[in-house]
Amino acid sequence: MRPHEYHSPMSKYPFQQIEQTWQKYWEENRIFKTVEDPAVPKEKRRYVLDMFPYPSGSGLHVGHPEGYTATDIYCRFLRMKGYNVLHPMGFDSFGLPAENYAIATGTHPGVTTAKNIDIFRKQIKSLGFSYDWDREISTHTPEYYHWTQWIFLQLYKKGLAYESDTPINWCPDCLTGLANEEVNDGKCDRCGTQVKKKNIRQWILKITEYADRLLEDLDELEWTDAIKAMQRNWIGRSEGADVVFSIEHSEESITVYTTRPDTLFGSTYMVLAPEHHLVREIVTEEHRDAVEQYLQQAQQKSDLERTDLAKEKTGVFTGAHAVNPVNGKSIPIWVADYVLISYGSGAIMAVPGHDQRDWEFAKTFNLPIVEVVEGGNLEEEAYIGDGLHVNSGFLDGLSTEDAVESMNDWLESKNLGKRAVNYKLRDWVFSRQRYWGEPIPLVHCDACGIVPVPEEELPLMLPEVESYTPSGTGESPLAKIDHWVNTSCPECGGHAKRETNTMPQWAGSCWYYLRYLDPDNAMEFASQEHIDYWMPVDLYVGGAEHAVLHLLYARFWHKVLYDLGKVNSKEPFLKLINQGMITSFAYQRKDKSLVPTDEVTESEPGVFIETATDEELEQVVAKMSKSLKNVINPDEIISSYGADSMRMYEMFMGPLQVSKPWSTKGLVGVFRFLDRVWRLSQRELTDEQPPEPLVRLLHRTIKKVSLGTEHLEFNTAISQMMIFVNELFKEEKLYRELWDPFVLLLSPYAPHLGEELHQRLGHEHSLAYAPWPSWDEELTREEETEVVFQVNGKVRAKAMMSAEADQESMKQAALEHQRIRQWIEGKVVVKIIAIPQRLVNIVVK
RNA sequence: GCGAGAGUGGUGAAAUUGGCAGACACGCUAGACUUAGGAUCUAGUGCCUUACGGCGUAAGGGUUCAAGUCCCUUCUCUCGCACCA
Repeated sequence: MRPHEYHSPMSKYPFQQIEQTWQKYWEENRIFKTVEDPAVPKEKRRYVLDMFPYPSGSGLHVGHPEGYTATDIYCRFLRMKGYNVLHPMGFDSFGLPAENYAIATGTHPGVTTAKNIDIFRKQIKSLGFSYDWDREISTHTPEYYHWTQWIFLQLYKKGLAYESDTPINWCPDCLTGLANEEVNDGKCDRCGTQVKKKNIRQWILKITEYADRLLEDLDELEWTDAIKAMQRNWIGRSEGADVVFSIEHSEESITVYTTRPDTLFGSTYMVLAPEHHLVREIVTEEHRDAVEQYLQQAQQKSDLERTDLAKEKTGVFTGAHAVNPVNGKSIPIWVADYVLISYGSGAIMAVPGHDQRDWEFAKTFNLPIVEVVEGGNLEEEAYIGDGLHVNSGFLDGLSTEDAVESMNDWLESKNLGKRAVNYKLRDWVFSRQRYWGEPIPLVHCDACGIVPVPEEELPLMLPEVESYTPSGTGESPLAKIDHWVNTSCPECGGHAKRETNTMPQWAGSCWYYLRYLDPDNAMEFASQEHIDYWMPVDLYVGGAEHAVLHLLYARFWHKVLYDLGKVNSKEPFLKLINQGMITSFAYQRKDKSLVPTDEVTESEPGVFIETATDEELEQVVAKMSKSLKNVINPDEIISSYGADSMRMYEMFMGPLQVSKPWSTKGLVGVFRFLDRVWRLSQRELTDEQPPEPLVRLLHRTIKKVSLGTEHLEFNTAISQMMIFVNELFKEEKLYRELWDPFVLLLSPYAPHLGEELHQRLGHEHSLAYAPWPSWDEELTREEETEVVFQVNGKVRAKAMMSAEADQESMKQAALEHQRIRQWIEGKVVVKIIAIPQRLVNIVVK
């Protein structure tokens, strides 16, 4: 490496040259290439993963670098601590936007995607992240989706994939089916269009078979309680009992699921969901018309409408009756859409006394309400709480917990029911009627039925099409390519048709962390050696928007692979951190409407007015949006202030996990700090022994930065570096003994400047693997500390005292202090508390 | 409604987990300096008060010698779920 000189003004450090130089150096010398060195023991290996981006046409936004910077700092720190670190990056490159663009313009999604990936890669590289780019992957390449298809076949062969015609969430705009998780407020997660119910043949994955394990194994993960709670919520496990009710004048029976079998004596009617298969069978002639009409109405309503109308309970009597198994009473069977076909058995025993929904329904339709648990006022509302059972035969006098047990035993002994567990989690609609996704490697044979494409024929390539528009029948564009669709059966050789559905975008991201381990392997998705070397992921950082979808799906696939003996851990991601969103300031009128940033003037500090009307506005925090004109473009920030400032500012803003508003003024503060570091570096370097207070400060700084970096508390680590630099700046000279370690501390945060300063100190090699400075605990302790003297908890004086001072001498010093004596004069000292190195509190009366 | 989390200066935020509230940074004020820059340097900056001092971490109450931190009540905001039987 050759030393070089920059010709630049005294201030303004030449970040552009520095950043270019070192990015080139890292790339050309493959500084961050990672190899599986068996000599490195397991405990000295770390796999640090970022959620890979979808390469959208709008490029990187300021949110991306936040998590990426955090992991980069952490990885650089770990390398300097002697760890072998795997830190890869890639692209989640199948997805709807490129396909919609193709429909609009005719441009092949592969072309758009490749272009966007190039832009993303360039932007990511411009931030100086230490990824091992030799491991880059993109999910849309055949080399990658070969193994996505292979994993799908394993799921299929394990019986975890099935075809179904049951009604699914259909997005009329995306022209595709959606999983429950992809529907928000009855609207498509992607495009916001109202989702409809539609029957279309779909491939479904049996994620529910793993519900219990997905729930239980959360316990051993180092994830935040919030994310764990969301996943638990989504899985929604509940314990109860299935109870069988016989139907009068019928061979059929109705099974219901209840979490409150103890209230069975209070069940005065039953309700079936409109979609329940027995509705049309049991309805009496007299009620058939009314019921049919109700079913029609229910079918036309979307889920959103059905839940929107939650306040008013609707329903209709079928004319049929069931027998309450516990007391033999005849109870009417109703149909109502407040009962969901997708939960439990799609039928309930209604206990209006102790379930608010049933209570409201009973009030609406004048059905009897019977109290079976004491404690509430059933005239007012249902009583959900615990209490002694009444009107309940053998349960009378028992509390809820005992009554549940007792009833369950009774039901099981009479063969009328059994203990049961239910989940809110539904199976995963896995097929999409779209082009730009992995083809599902199955064929439909006239003779053999569904036959998997032989593994040795994978990847099943995505064919070229003339039109990207989904076919009118709701099938994918692939259905229109006869020569691709028509094939021969791998088993019998007879005529067969290919599956034309493709996989959802989640498929590729379900296992990408495994492909990084061995990205060029043509024989298997990753070799066992590499999996054993690195897995599981030690730290996974990404946005909280994937709290349910991606993380649940990836965990599911991982568990399947674990059961197949293909991976070595039950869970893929040990520790998960969700970075907060980077928001922006926005300005709000009194009526709460927002004003675009370019229409706002700051009339005086902290006072904002709408330029056109002079109306005073309130500064609020909002998401960045094009309409508010408060979107920050990272490219512009990097070209004006440099990548090091960008990185460091995003870490300085506040804790990684919380959302925080962008302020370019705040960024300038960090830029000034780096500029100051640069100017400091140009002072005369001396090998003289630095003053002791500065040595002590250095050691405190090393400690603070080391611990802060290790715990991802970057903001306070940075302030400590600022404190250190502010002190150094007061000195005439630059002490090598202080400067050399400081440059190392700074380098994970501002790696370009770090390398530059390291080189200028005369070091020949990159500091990427230079040993991280250590601190002397003795030197981090203050010899003298300021001790506060309080009287009745109020600070009245302060004094410097030896850190060694014991409680007795502290008390003595406080009592002798002149100002304290004034405060306690004429009063009775009741008690004195002394906390070494902190305070003395004298309690007087 | 249920679940999770959060409320600290004009702003972003600190606070060794019960021990000086506001570190660090932005902004602002005053001054210095200059090769007029996105400068830089020095000092000041929670609120009230001439001062002594008083008040202050969403609001109210409590525990404690001592509370931003622990407990109770209330309010507000953010996120997730939403008739889940």
